[in-house]
Amino acid sequence: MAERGRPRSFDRQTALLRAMELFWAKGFEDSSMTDLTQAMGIGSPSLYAAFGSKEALFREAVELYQATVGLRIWQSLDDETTIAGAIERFLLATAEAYSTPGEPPGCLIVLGASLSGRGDAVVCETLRTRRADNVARLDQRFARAVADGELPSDFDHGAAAAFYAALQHGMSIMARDGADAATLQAIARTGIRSLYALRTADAA
Amino acid sequence: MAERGRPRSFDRQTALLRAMELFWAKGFEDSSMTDLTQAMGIGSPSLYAAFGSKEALFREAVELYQATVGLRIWQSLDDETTIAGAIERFLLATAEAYSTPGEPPGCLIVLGASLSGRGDAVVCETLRTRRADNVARLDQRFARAVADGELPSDFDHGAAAAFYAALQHGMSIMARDGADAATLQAIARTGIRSLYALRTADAA
DNA sequence: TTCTTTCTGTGTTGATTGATACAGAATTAA
DNA sequence: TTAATTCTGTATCAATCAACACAGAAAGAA
Repeated sequence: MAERGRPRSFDRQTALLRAMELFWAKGFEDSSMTDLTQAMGIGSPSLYAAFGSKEALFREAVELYQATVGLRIWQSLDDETTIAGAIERFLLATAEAYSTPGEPPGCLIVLGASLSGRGDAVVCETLRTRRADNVARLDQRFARAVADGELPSDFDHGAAAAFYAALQHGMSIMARDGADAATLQAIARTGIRSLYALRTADAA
Repeated sequence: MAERGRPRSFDRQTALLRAMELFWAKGFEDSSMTDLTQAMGIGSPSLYAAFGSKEALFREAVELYQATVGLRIWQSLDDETTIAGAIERFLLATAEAYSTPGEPPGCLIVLGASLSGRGDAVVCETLRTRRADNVARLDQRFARAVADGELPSDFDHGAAAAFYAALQHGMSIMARDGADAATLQAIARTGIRSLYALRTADAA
């Protein structure tokens, strides 16, 4: 504990929350230092002293997002005992999280930085790694369902994971383009019904 | 025809093609005027004289993309007589276009500008409108299949259109994140098999 | 040739970006 | 009090951005 010196005049966690909301709404590149300091209610020297840099602040914001919004989406995946229940809750939680009133539409992990990878390399790689982790999490869940005997042994869990990851990523774009909650739910329910075709049919 | 005055020293269509490739690879915001003039082989006054502005150049590049790459993806949708054939060719053409060697991975319409909508408003709206057009095109194709008796009269063509649009958008992100051609094809084939569940099952 | 028109290359403009220098303010330790 | 430490506010830094001014070059028209 640093008790010496002038105490900080703002709450670090609250400022981080405001930064997360701004990054979520506008993305890393489009959130200027002016935007950030205004949203956080502090001067830029205070921001640098408390968080290090704009990039480090973004990484902390992403961690906060994962620990809060991300948890709402992903925790049910492993909790549900059946693969059908897991995918159902995963997709419906996604639809709900991407259209929550008062929150920016879509996902910070997908929309939070330029997908061209040319902006800040560290920022782009941070999000890309998170997305890859999510694909891996889906893959493990499908593999578990195969091991549990819920799905045939020749089930292509890698393809299913990529499929549902792509669907979720696309839902972010649809949400950001203005799709309402009902549309996102319709996409989710369509994705749920797809699973019934996947676990019975052979590869085309 | 303007025959008077000093003739242009570069081919306008070739320069536009180079600009399209750059925008496709790096997006609007991350393609600086320096990048553009180097890729196009001209000075910035020549660029402004020939295309008006960076934004106008981008809009022309998007039109060129739609007329070439977009055509490869979308023309089969209406040409195929069955809805199964149409969706199959649509998704497989998407997978192929998004992983063509020598071309940037993913789609210019999805990845070409900040999805936060805060960069250049006109540019973001241009792409958003194109994406909305694509959703409408899918919707019309599914509605046609209902009218043809291929799908039940209570089939939710709007949900199906949103579902496949989201899937295609997500494929762009997967491609940009490094997914190879085989993975994109696996996603496409999974999407094709989904259709078999959708045209028989009732809403959940 | 001479005039008019249009394009090209160099150089620059004002605005905005992320990041800091500096001095003063606020706290604890001695 | 006095010294040491840490934060805050102003003011500014160099770099980069898109866009353009200007003069010279290259063509047709007369």
